[in-house]
Amino acid sequence: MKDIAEKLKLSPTTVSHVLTGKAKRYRIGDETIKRVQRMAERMGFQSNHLARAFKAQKSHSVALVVGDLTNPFWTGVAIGAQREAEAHGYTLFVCNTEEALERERRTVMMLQERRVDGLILSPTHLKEDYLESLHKQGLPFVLVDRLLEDLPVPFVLTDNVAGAAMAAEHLIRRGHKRIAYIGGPERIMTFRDRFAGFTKKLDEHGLEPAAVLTIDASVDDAAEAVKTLLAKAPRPTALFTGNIWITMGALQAIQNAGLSVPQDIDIVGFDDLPRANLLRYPVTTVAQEVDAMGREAFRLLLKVINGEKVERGTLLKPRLVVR
Amino acid sequence: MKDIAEKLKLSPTTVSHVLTGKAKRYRIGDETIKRVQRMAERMGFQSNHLARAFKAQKSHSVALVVGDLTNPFWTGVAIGAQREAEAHGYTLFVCNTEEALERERRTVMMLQERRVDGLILSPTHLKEDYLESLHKQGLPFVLVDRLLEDLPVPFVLTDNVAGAAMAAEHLIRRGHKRIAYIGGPERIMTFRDRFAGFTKKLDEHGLEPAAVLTIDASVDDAAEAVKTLLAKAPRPTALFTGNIWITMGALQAIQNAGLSVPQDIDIVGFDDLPRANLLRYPVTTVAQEVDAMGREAFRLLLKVINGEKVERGTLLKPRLVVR
DNA sequence: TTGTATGCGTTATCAT
DNA sequence: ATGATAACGCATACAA
Repeated sequence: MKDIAEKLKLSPTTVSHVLTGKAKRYRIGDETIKRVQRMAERMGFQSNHLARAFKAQKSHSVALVVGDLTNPFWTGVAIGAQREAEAHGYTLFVCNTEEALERERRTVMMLQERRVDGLILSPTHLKEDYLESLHKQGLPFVLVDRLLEDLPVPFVLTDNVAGAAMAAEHLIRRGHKRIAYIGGPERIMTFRDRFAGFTKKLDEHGLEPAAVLTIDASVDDAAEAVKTLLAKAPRPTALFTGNIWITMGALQAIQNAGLSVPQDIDIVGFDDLPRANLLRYPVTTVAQEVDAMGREAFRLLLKVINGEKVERGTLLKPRLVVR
Repeated sequence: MKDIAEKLKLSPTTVSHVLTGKAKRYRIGDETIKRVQRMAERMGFQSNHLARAFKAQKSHSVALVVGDLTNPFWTGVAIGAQREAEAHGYTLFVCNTEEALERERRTVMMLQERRVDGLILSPTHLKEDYLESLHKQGLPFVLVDRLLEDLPVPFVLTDNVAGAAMAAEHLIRRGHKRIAYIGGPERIMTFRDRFAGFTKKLDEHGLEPAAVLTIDASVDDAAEAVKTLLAKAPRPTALFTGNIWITMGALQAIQNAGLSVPQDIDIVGFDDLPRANLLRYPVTTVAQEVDAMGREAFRLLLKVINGEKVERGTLLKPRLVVR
């Protein structure tokens, strides 16, 4: 701006007025406006966002911090959030923590240092001191997919209890009595809720889970667990798997055991599988509205940033995809 | 810093000296150092990265701009780049352009405004004026997976010609004579190279492609194209598909036509398929080293940023995964 | 209609 | 061993 001002023998202020679109407000002459604009164009002026953000104490950027970018669920959420952010003139930075608490903490700190205007988080743990302090410090943030205990932070999540109940009901309707549950760690809210919804529905029908396996939500761990499960007698006739990786691991184990879906064993998994119809077996899933989740999360965050009143959170409805 | 200084009746300068770890250099007293550190701790001081970057004209952040975050190839590259960036104290921002030129341009501009220190790009088009100007302006950037025509920018890419040749050779060895090629737009370098490698290998064996289909690299377009292809007589006995989406679309079409792999038709696809063994059909693929690609891209970029001499680029070897 | 002065938080340079 | 000052690029209150 200084350079432009010098060339044009104007003050940087005038140039600023023009280039920030406040020319009219300051009654800058039409001629001056044009000259400034042309010169800015000619010199390839690019406003320094850093300086601007620094001055305004506002960076017009927010970040989405997720645990696993290789999970289609999260890439879906990321894309939804990004679209919404873009539509509101914000930039969304996507950060991957690989589900490690320490990395999550570091990432959030780093983002705070960078003075992002807000965060969309999916915390690894139910209760985290550093998040409490974040909240106290007043950094705007919202949660996706997972809640925090005892911390009134706006959230967007799928009704996991209902989703799991739908899954259970589907299996029960198909006549299954021995249904096993394989889910992730209890410290993660989604798994808690899915387990709760599952058992509740079984209970309504006077059934007990044929087995309850709580494992790390990785494909390999799931495959291992299900392998053991399949060897037991009597073998469960159906599985409910708690997330996409567990579903995949289970399919792997079933396939390795030379069994078949749904003849030998039936399976319903939480999270939809991309291109599920290319899989060897038909897998019914509980699908989440990923795009809507991302968009809604950003919308909530924007409200928090602008200091508007925000509803406590949004619950999205899951959808059973029967295959 | 000012607040800390006031509380301690010191100057901001001294506080800065301590908090940036330059205390020794400036011979700050041990007592003072401790007092400053304790106060910083107590007041929850967080250095303002924005101000710092502003002052230093260096943001210690870089961005990766890719077209399709739903593609496992790109998430793999992103994670590799992110790890390497983190290891060097940099932050990587991941930006998704959904393969739209206009969005790509906007994104890059935005990042430039934000004064990121460098970019890792995968341009939609072979030749782009705005990238030329970017280059002239001296913004450090490197390319992944795709090159630019006539612009000497460091790159990392898989040897696509060799990869495609491996695929063709594999099919030829299995006795196929009528092999069709289905690839993406010629304006994208990867597809050009893959086509070149494919035809070259066929040529060596005195064969001609049974068909050459150039389509949008989407699952649906591929399925449509392959559907038509399968209806032709004589039907090709094998397919070489140019990327992951095309492979998936082809599988879709094959399945819909009631055909089977490899009995009715054989297929080798570029890009590995995640959890390929869960698919209905065994699909041999040409796998790329995604993690290495991301890491190497960041390493190259860092060299450019630091003004070191940089090799012209890195060519990674593809790997045939026979299934 | 345009210009002057000031400050945002940090750090390098030079004093003291 | 510590402090004063200036500067980074921009936006704004206020002056002219």
